[in-house]
Amino acid sequence: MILSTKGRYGLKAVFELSMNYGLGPVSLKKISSKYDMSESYLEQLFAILRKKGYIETVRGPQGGYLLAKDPKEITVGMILRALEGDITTSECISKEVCSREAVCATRVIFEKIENSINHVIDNITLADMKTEKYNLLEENNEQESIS
Amino acid sequence: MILSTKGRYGLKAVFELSMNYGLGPVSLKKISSKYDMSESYLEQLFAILRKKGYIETVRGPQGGYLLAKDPKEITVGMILRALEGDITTSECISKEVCSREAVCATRVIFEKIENSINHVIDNITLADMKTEKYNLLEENNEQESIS
DNA sequence: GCAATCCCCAGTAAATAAGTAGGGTATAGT
DNA sequence: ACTATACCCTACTTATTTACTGGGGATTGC
Repeated sequence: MILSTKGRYGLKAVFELSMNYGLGPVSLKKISSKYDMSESYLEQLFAILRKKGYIETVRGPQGGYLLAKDPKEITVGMILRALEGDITTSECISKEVCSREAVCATRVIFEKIENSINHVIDNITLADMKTEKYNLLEENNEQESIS
Repeated sequence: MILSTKGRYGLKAVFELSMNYGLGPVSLKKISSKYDMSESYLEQLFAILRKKGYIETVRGPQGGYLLAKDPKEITVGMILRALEGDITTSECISKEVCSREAVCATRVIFEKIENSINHVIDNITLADMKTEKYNLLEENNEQESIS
């Protein structure tokens, strides 16, 4: 599995904040119960995202978390990288110096895989996900309240 | 990291076999020492690939491993999937039934990531890697013996 | 002032990754 | 036939990562 629960939970939770953008904070409890995640675990993920500047918090009753920027300005890649670290295939690319760098054919493959993933996640914003969601709803003739 | 050593070692080793396609078997010792991998560990990876029909063996002295098919007929995807299992992002797609399937916007993202990876690895054969390698060699004005 | 909420750090159980170890079987060359 | 070379197979092990759990502390709206 490419993504751990960090990335998967994190993206779902942030998307939830995105759906509530402009409508005030959403509490941890709401999100974690809606998606059946551990509250404390999700809290730790949000702490990471807060430090990176993607979300903000309001403490006290009726407090919670909210997106720090417009959903148009936050990409899926930003969230996934914050939580999972850089998407890499091989240390050969990111850290290690390959002993036969110039002739390493597998390195080329790994780079292609990485590039294709990065291309996908860097070109989808939270706003795009919202649009996509409504398209899905329409396709399935379903209804759901937004808040 | 997307790939474990299984996929990374395995692909490099199989590529080595591919470079020796038609020239007789290559021993485990040669490959593992060339790429600085554990011999016994690589042996286990080769056992998997043999059972899947991608490589064959010759026992006894001067024995070793060889590709079971033409490099044109083996894709990177075949090797990586044999060793790493299916490339998935989320259980939501592969196993679990998502409780809100129709409206799961993150699922769409995960599918896009998976599709882009699969597209890359299913469209590169070992023969392509070989070509790529010579291109790299040319670019760098380097020389290297093939066997 | 108190309950809801975020904040932060520490520990932990389970799974996975990445090997190690060691005995067995086949076979080419002598 | 012997022997060295090589693959074959199963089991064990160690380190790391994952996915939490727990608990005390700080804020703040009512």
